[in-house]
Amino acid sequence: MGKPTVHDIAKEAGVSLATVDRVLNARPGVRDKTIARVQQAVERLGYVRDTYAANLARQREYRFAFILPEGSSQFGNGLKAALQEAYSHMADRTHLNVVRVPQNDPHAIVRTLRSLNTDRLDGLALMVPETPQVRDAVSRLKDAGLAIVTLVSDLPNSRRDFFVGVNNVAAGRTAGLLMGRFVKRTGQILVVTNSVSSRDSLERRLGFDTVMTSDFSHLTVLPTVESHGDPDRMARIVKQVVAHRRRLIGVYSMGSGNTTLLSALQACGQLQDLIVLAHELTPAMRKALQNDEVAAIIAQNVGHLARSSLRALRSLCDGVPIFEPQERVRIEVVLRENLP
Amino acid sequence: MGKPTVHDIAKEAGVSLATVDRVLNARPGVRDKTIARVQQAVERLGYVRDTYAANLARQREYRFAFILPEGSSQFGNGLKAALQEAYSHMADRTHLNVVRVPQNDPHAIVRTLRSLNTDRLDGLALMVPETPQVRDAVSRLKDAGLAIVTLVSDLPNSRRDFFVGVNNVAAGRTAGLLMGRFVKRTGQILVVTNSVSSRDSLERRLGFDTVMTSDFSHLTVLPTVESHGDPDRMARIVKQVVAHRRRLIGVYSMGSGNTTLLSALQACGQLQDLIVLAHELTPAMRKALQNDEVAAIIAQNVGHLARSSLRALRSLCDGVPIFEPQERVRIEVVLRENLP
DNA sequence: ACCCACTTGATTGACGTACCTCAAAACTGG
DNA sequence: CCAGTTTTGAGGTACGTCAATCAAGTGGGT
Repeated sequence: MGKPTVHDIAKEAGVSLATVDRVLNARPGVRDKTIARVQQAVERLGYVRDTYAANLARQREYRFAFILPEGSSQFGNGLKAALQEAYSHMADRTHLNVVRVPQNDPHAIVRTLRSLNTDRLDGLALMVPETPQVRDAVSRLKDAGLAIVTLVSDLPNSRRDFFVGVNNVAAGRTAGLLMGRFVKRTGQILVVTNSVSSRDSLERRLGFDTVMTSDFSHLTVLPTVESHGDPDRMARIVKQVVAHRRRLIGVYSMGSGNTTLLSALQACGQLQDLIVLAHELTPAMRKALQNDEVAAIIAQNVGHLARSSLRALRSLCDGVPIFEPQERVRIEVVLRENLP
Repeated sequence: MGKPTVHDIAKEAGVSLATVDRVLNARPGVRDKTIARVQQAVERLGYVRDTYAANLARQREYRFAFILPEGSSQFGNGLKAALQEAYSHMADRTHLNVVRVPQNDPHAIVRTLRSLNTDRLDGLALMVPETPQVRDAVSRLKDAGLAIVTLVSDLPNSRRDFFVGVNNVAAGRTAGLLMGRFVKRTGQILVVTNSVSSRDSLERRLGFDTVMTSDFSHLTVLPTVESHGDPDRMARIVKQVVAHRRRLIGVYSMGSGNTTLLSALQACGQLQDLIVLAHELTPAMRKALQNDEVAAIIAQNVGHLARSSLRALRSLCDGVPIFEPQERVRIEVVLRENLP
């Protein structure tokens, strides 16, 4: 016995194929009583619509846009590459449009969101900092009928349908636990980031501090210092801290700009006995792990992010439930020995 | 412009649809010259067969069997559950048959493999210890035309098509690195397993030792002790070691039976300042992580294993390339704070 | 009893592919 | 150049679903 088809449903419900079709596709012109009869037949036979046959008949096309951070961000580049790769493999009837906007320009982001032609789009994935304007723009796009998933950085109080990414508080807690377990003596820990205003940084810091104070209170965590994406500023700060804090034992980098941080530390000759933790497995960090300059990277797999967001958008457009276990992105601890 | 179809190929090659079909499905009765012409047209247009439409027309059914370890193995149970879950979601036209055999009975495994009706099976996934007899059985099944993937534990010199699982040497190296970084003082490390004869244990031990000798030579790694799946034996061994070695600082458990190990350690009152590392995230290990009885778990995601093996089997049956980045299972480091 | 709106059935033609048949065309050897 | 064989073309049916059309049926209001 194969899977039941619409024909089986029609027979079981004692109605015609046309009526089954009207019910299944929520077309008008069917009595409530008949609708119920068909639905009961669906239940009884355990019918599930063959999505591929349906898409084939319907000539379905998925048109998705991705909004990713622009420019120097290694992570953004990696994500885009992963997206292209995933797309090239899972691209039955889907059209992809990747737009990159500067993360630090909220205005540009909103402008981009507004400029999207919602008639030519079925779904949108976006990785952008959280602002009220962005939330509004998302709301407008949702009204236009788009499926919307947030990527990496969530917009919790927006009308997005799904979030693909990790819990950044937990990621920060993971960093805290690793730091506490890795350092061999007591001392001070430097925390750096690009900008504390981005949601991921805030959440990571929160998680990091929670674990440090509750489990490793003998260690001192210094206030977050911001580089604002400026290499010179980063170098200056690191120099200052190294000069003033002679008991520096660890550095936790919450955002991007890790390459800059590393070279600044190298310049100070401080890398040997320092525990350095950072986020996201860029090519530079991969190398740093291999050279033992970085103890561990807390990462999320960009390939996974790409595939999950594509699958989630498709499920949303098809109106089928998202297979959550598959789309749950894990907080990966990457060491020299388990580099993927 | 949509994707090219068989019709486009026919037009481009200047042949009929029937001929295109004969070429694409390797049916006889086509001149070499014509075959080449069609293939060139395929190349030029970048035609890719729509697998779903093809399966629809062909009434394709995938019939897969999974051979998993039997019995007490928590990991086996978890994998089976994950398989059922993945199956319930990805089960268009596929039939699944999960068979469980005792891992420590090579004869039973071979008997099971021989008893498979190859006429009613398209693919096979197996997680079994490596023996020459198993390799032979795999060879026989391959001759019968089955797609074969190994799961978790590879059969490197067999005729399997694909391996879904982690590099166990690297997993052992990861454990070694974690152990070296986690312990705060010098001392001795106990390594336990069920049975050193299984391939994963051997490889993990190899990786562990490599890292310990090259990077942490100040630590002493004791010879592997085997429990042979016997809780009493495990308890006795742990008691002995704890009594004799007063500088015990860490325990590395390479196989299953972690619950037994933990209760034995607890009974000796030795859990507080001991770094315990183990493999596979079973419910018991999840709890042990939360209670800080275990410092880290080196794991592979069972959901990923399940989905990847199903997808790999399908790709093999369809004769399409496996999407490797998606099926590469990662060595996960699971801590209290990044528990999935 | 009649009209009209609503509901249902029957039928058809896609979608991209597989697989089958029958006949026509193109080659081959002698 | 013929007979025989091989190769090719044209066409049909099917898979499970969508979408549309048209005819026929139902019932209520007046």
